[in-house]
Amino acid sequence: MVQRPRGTRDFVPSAMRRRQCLENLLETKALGHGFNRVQTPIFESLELFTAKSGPGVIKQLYAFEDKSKRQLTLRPELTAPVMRMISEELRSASKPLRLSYFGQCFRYEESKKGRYREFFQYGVELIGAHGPLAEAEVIALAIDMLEASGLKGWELRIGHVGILREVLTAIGLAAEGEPESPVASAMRFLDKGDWEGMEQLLETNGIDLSVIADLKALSALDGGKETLGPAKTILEQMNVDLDSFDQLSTLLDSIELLAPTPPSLKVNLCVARGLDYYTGMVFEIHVDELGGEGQILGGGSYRLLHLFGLEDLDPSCGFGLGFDRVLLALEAQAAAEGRVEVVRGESPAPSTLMLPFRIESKHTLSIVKQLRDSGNNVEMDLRGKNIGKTLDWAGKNGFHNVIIVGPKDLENNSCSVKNILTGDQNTTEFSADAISSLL
RNA sequence: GCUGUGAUGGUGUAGGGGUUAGCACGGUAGGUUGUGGUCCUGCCAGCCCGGGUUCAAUUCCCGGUCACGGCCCCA
Repeated sequence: MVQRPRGTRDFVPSAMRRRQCLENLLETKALGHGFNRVQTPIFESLELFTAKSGPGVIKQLYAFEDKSKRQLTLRPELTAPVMRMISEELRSASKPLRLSYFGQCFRYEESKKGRYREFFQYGVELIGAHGPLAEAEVIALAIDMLEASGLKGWELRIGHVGILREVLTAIGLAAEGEPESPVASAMRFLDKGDWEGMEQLLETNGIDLSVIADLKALSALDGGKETLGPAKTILEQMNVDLDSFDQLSTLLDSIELLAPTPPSLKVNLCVARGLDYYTGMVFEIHVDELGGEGQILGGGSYRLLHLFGLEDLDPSCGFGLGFDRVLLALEAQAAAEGRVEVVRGESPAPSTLMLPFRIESKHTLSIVKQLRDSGNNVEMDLRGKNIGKTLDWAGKNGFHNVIIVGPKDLENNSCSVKNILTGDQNTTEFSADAISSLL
C-alpha cells in the first residue's frame, strides 16, 4: 500500500475541524491587532533561502529543479518569502505594514512528535516601524493569541541579541570569522549554558577568564522585569552601552499595559535564537508538555529588508507560531484534564436530519432547502433504512434533531421533530418556520 | 547528525517456529423492536516491507520503512 511520506500528516474531518477552529481563533486576534493575512507560494527560488536564512535551515531544504532547470525549493519558513513579497508587491504601500500569514513549511529532518517535515506556521510581521512600542505590539499579539487558544502554563522568554553582542564584543570577541564568528559561538554557548565551551572559546581567543564571572551572573538572573536592575549593574560594570537595555526596559513596561499577564515571563539576555538575521529584541515561548520540542513560538527584531533594497524599512519585528505544536500542547492539556473539547468552539454546530419515513423523499426537499437557507445545518437521510436503525445512526453521528415525516404526516401537513439528545419529540406543522422554532 | 524503543484488521489488544491468528470496539447486510441507542445472525478487515536461518517464519536474525523517545538543531 502506498502510504504518505515520512513526516507528513493527513487530517481527517474531526482533526481538520479542530485545526480550522484554532486558526480562526488566531486569525481573529491578528485582525483585532490590525494584522492582515497574506499568502506566498509554497515553493520559491532556492536563492531566496540560501541567501537569507541561517545555515541550519539551508541544510534541510527540500530543493529541486523544475523542467526548465530553475533552482527551486519548498519553503522552509515564511519570513523570507514575506519579505520578498513586500519588495515585489508592497514597496509603495503605506507603512507600517501589519501582515499575518498561515501555511505549511517544509524541512527535511528527522520527524517525530512535534516535528514534521511538513509543518504549519502562523506568523506575523510588522514592517516599517521599529522600536520598543512596535516590539510591544508584536509581543502583545503573541500573548493574546496564546491566551485565546486556551493554552495554559506557557513561558515567555525575552532577550536581546543586540545587548548580547555588545557584551561579547566588549569583552574582546570578534564579530567576524569563518565558519562561525567567535561572537556567534559564544551566543550558542550562552544559550545552552555550556560554560566549558565558553571557557575554551575565551582561551583560544586570548581573553582573560575573569569575565566569565560577569557572564555567569548575567545568565543566572532568573525572573521578570525585576531582574533588570541587577542586570543593569552588571552591564555597567562591563562598560556595555545601555541604549538597547533602556529600550528593552521600555518594551517590558509597554507589554504590561498592552496584554494580559503571561503565565510566566522571564527576561533572559542569553536567549540567542537560531536565525542570524535577528538584531535586537528576541523572544520565545515554551511549554512543558512537549518535551524537547517545547518551543511553540519565536521571533524578534531582525534586519532582512536591506537584502531587497529596502534598507529604510529595517529593522522589522515578527514571530512565527508553531501551529502543530500549539495544538499538540492543547491536546496534552485537554487529556490531562479529561476535557473532550480541545480547542474552544471545535464542536460541530447542531445539525438536523430530514427523515422521510415510507414516503417519497421529494416531498421533503423544499423544506430542507428553506431550512438551510435560514441557516440550519440539515442533511437528507440517504439510506432509507428502517426508522430505528436510522435514529441509532443519527445519534452516533452527531445529529441533534431528526425531522420524521410519515404518510399520515404528509396528509395532515405535519411532522415530528425529535431531539435525539433528550428523546423529546414534538409534532408540528410541516413548514420551515414551524420546524425552525423547534430546532 | 548521533542514539534508544517499538510495529498483529480502521481502533485497542491476545497469542505464538506448524493455529481455521482469538477478543472487543468499529463498519456493513439483515432479523427483532417496527420512533432509536437492547438483543440476535451473517459479512468486512490484520501478522509493515525485503532478504536470511529452518522441512516450516507472522513468530528467530539482518536490512529497509514508519512511529514514538533522548541528544543536536529548530516551529
